[in-house]
Amino acid sequence: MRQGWRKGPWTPEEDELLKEYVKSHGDCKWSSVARLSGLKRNGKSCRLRWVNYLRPGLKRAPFTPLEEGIIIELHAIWGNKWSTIARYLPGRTDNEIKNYWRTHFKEREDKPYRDHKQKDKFEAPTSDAFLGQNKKDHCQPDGETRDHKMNDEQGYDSSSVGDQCLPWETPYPEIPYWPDLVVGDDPFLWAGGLWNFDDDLVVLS
DNA sequence: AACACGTACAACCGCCGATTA
DNA sequence: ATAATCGGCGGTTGTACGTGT
Repeated sequence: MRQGWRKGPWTPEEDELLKEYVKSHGDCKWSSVARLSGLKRNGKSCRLRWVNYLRPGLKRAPFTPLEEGIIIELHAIWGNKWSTIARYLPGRTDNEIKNYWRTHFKEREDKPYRDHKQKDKFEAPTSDAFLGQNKKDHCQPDGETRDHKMNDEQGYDSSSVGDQCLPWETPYPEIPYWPDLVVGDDPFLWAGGLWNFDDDLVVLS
C-alpha cells in the first residue's frame, strides 16, 4: 500500500482539485485520482468526498418529516441498507441517512423515548400519511416487518438491474425508485424537479 | 463566564464482491 | 484458476458546535 496519503478534513483547494478532476475524467477511476489530479488523497477518500459532499444535487438541508417517514419505513424493511434507502431519497447520501438514523432513532430503538428532550420531535409521521391505504399490500402478507438483515435469498433480486439491489417488489409504488443509473446526476431530478419534499410528494405520472 | 455534556456530521476503517491480469 | 486491484458499503470514530448548568 502506498504510504503518505493525506488524511483529515478536506480543504477548499482540495475540493476544487477534485471537482476539476471529476469534470474532466468523470466520477470513476478513483484509483488514478492522485496521479491525475495532484491530490495527495487515496481513491477511496476522494470518492467519499465526492459522493457525500461535492456531488451536484445534494440537498444539504435538514431532513423533512416526510423524509423521516420514508427513512423509518424503509429501514423497517431493509435494515441498515443505507445505500438502498438513499436511492429513494434523491439528494441524500447513504452517509447522511446513516448519521441521521443513528443520532435520531438508534437510541430510541434501544430505549424508546428515553430522550425526553427529543420525545415530541420523534412523533414523525408514519408513512401512512403519505403512502395511503395500500401500504400493507406491498409488505409481508402478515404485516410483519422483514428481518433487518435481509439477504438475497430473502428478497433481493440483484439480477434485476445490474448491481442495484431491488426488492422483489417495490414496497411503495407511490415512491419513485431511483437507482443511480436512472437518476445519475441529472440536475433536474436532483434539484427536486420530480421531488419536492418541502411541499408534497410529486409522483411521476 | 466557564465547564460539562449532548448532538450532528465529516471522514476513516475494514470487509466484501466484482473485475482484471 | 487465482491473486491483485478496485469500488462500494456499513460500522465506527473524531471533532466542532450548541445547549444546559
